[in-house]
Amino acid sequence: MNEEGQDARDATPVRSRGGRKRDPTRDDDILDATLDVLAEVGYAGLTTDLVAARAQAGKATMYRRWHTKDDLILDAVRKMKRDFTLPDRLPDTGTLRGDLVGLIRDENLIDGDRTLGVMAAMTEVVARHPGIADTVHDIVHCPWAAVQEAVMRRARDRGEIPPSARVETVSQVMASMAAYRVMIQRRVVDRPFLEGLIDDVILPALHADR
Amino acid sequence: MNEEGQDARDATPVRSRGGRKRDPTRDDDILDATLDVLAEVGYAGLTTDLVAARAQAGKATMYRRWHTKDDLILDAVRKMKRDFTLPDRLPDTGTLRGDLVGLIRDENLIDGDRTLGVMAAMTEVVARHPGIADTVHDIVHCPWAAVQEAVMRRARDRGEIPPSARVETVSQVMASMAAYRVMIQRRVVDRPFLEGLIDDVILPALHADR
DNA sequence: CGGTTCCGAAACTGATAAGTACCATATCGC
DNA sequence: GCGATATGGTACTTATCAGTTTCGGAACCG
Repeated sequence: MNEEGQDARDATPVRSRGGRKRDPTRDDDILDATLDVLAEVGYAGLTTDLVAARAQAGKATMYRRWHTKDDLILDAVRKMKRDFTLPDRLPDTGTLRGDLVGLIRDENLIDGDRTLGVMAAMTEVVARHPGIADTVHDIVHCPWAAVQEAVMRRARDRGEIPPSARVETVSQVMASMAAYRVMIQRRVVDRPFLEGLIDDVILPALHADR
Repeated sequence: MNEEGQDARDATPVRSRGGRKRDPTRDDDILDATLDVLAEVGYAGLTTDLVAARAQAGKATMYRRWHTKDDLILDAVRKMKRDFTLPDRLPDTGTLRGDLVGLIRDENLIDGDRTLGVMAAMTEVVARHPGIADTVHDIVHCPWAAVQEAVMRRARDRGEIPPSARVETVSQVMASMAAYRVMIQRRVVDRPFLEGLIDDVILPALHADR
């Protein structure tokens, strides 16, 4: 697991004396521009000049905050991750299906051009930097599998599904297939797809009595 | 679907007259070297000099056959695809589990450093060239899902699984989760993993009576 | 004010790598 | 043999781009 909220952005360094203050709003502008460019031309196509132009920022302004291009991109990915929030509290509808459907929130669907593009670019990042793969896996995949496993385990405890259900394995299905769908198939991850997964694969697999 | 056997390799051009013949064995040597380099340093790290050195070939020899670096790489990927063969005939063991397990062949496991590396590099290629994603999907994913769907459908016809089983959806599970596992999680796709998938997800999902 | 640090913009530097040109040599058809 | 085209090797050209520097100006602090 990865520490929450860490980023590669330089904290304002040792201020010997006064001087113009760093404009904190430029940080977000630059990160947003980075995500835009990432979605449009991908990781390989992204250049610092492109980002600077998009953000109407000087490159010095960027390099004052992030020492390398990769620092910038990783921070941008972390920023985007904050939009993919998990529910602060697990849904508790009384039925497993209700809980699983309740986990799907509009913010987490991947059906816009930009989100789709950024996710595709993330595939490149992951492929290029194996170390990053772990981070992305930790911040995107693991939490999802974890909450699903939680609601499944609860359903097993209250007897809704048999004790033989392989919760540990089945809880990986949705995150895996959603990732595959967006990264390789490049198709949207919308409500019908996810609910179809729940009804046609996950619930039948868990309900099977062996 | 993609036409079988097409490649970007230049056919020997208009032979006005005699001259030394092109050595066809260099084609495979160079493609093999390309896959080696791809597995070791990935798509972004691959340079034509690296490939030439590995193949003990001159760059002119390479560029005489492939006009661009991407042509070469795409051809190498196509060559590798030929190793991932499907069984020429569907297994028919009498049980669904037997058939599914019978589809797993040693050549299709992804548990070597080289295969793992090439698959990771393919992720980069796919991310960079969306058009290629379709090709990879067509030649790798679709055939697998298709043969699985075939054996599942047969099991449904003979009453081994209920008619309500969502064969179309479940047949995608194995290919998706295997691809996700190797590309994102970078873990081996070996027999225990695939059989676990069959026993813990696929068969329970298909056997569930609804 | 004045020193300091910021800002956007643009020019510059240095490294990397695709693709080409050329070499000496080898092998083909005639 | 002879011309044509192949081979591995190397040097070259050219473009791109990360990262640095410079510049005119703006904002902060005392």
